[in-house]
Amino acid sequence: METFTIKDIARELGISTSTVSRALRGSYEINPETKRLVMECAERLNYRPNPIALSLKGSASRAIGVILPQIANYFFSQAINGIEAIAYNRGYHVIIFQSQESYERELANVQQAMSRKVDGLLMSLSSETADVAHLQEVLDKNVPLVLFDRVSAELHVTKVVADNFGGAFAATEHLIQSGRKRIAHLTIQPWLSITQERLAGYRAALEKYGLEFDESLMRYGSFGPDEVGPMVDDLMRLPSPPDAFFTASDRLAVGCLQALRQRNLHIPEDVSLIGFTNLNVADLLAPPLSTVVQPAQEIGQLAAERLIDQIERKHRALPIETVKIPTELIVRSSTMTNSEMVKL
Amino acid sequence: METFTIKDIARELGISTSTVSRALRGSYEINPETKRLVMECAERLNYRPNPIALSLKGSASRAIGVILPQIANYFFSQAINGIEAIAYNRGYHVIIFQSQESYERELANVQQAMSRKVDGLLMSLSSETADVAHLQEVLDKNVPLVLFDRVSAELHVTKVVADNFGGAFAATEHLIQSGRKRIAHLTIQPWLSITQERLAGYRAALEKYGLEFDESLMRYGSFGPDEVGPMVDDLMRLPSPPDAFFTASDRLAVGCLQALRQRNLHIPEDVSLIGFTNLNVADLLAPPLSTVVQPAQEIGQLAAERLIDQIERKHRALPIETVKIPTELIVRSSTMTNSEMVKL
DNA sequence: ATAATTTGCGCAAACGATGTCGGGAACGTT
DNA sequence: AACGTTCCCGACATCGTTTGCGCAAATTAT
Repeated sequence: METFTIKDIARELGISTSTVSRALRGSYEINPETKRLVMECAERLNYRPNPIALSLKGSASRAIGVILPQIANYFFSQAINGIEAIAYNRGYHVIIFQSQESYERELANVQQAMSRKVDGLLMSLSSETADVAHLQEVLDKNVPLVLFDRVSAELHVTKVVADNFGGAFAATEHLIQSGRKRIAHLTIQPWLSITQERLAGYRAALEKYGLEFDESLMRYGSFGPDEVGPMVDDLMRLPSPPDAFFTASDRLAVGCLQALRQRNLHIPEDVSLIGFTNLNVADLLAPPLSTVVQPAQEIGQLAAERLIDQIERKHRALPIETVKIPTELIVRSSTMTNSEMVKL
Repeated sequence: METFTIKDIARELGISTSTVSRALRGSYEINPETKRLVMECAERLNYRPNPIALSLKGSASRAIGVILPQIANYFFSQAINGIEAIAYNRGYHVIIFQSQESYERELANVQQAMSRKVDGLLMSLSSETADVAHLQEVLDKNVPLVLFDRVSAELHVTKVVADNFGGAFAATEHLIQSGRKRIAHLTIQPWLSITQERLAGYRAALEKYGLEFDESLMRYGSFGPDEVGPMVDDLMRLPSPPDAFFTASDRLAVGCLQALRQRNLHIPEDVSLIGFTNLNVADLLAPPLSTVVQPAQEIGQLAAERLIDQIERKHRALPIETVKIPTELIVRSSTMTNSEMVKL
């Protein structure tokens, strides 16, 4: 089935394209009979308006752009699912871009999205992104923008994030309550909002229980698969080595687990391990991994909803706000105490 | 920075838009000096051609569409990475659509992609897709199409697939050689090419070792998270229950592992388990999972390369072929023999 | 010196749809 | 009968870009 245009309908019915156009949308000044004819003909020809032409004219493209660090990441792929679900049943299409954690690519992605005339933009910042001028430009062009997960404090926009402070606090508190005293914190780039919030939660829990914050137990970075091992070695060589690891991301949790196992460090006998992760196989790992779960799908859904609300009610500005979603601490074997282990 | 058009350059230089257009794409009939001026001006204004307008004109959009069942799947998200990598450094953008395993949505995705004037389409079929007329239409419109992983025999197009037969054969042979005789095969929808090929590999291995193919050990379907358990129960109640499970997908492998553990069936003492999976934590599971690995990223890369080759050399048709990529059998604890277990 | 060719560039149409403007027909009003 | 309204609808410009055609000036050939 070929693709018909408004012209085909016009020719078929012997009327002008303008009439067809108006009949098809704003019904205001068109003879009902004519309208019926047009509708019927459009139906018959299976007419679909050309989104490209619509975009050129500057009207809504009914597409939203999603720019995030990478898809091959449990958290983000689940978030995309949430976004897609909402977008789909509100009649929007989703165009996904990966920044691959590169500022340069993020920039290119934003430009692409803008020139493809998306109606709005949903973003989670790349880890390289320190400057957000490119996003300010988006706002200046009056294109709705919603940030999720990796957000920037410098932008006055709606944000949807997990309760990172609360999650980190709960995880750290749990470790402390299970008898750990030297808790290493492996985390990502220090300038990211989520990093700072999680660090704050970690420190707050330490403080609550009168434990000193020890800088030497912290490690920041974007760890590749082979970098976690050396870091663990480094930490374990400390005069007073850690008895627990709290990691701030999916990849770190898995990398850390792997590194600890390779080094014959037993979990949780030698060290505890807990991570922020959305890994759906966390309970099938050896040992089952305690985690702080962020509801990724829900975050995606909420972000998409806010964005589309903004798109559709562009006139009266919707309130800017930061939506914080609770995280959930799930305790599994990787953070058991030795006495708990014995009972098994 | 606002967005400038070819007109702005024309006005700036006091020449016509045609000249600017031709200068920009290096047409022969333009004064080198003028060309230089235009180039310089475009550079200065940070001119970017409007992809929408280009698409409207029918020329290349330098975007390729990717339609696949779902992103939140280890195999597909890795494949996307491969696709993106190639596309990016050949100057193409990738627009991703998820069919969510629904034929209807796949159809809508194809239409969307076409109306967004992608230069080519990369697809892996939804599990509901039995009829491929919508793809034949794509071909009829002369839009390059490359299928990967889930392909259809009815379409005469380039396909990139893993060696499903070989992988299934190797997995089954390995199970047999480790002493298993009643090998259950849990697989996906029967009409998919990959299902058939894997089944064929499984049967071939059985035959080679003189084992009878037993229909009652087979299970087809799209198993939700809670459906694998009952199926396992069902199988284990057989008069002669399976002593090994060979699963055909990521999700099935994990679901099966979970179900077996919940039922206190020990792996590999009670039953062996091996799966087709791209799970990158397979060796961290309990027990470490033997798998047939399909090089997902490589599949994505090859598919993207073939597609872009086709796009760029549209005139002389490139040969249609099916690229088969070897799979790799990785043996871990989940398929050990009891004697091997003892040695540990 | 004149004719023929080449060179460099502009005009206008086209892609598909929308929207502004204005005009013809049919009606009602004095 | 002349005018004002209303109702429908078409011509045309527009979005940003490419492209066929044509035209003037510059160059070459005769």
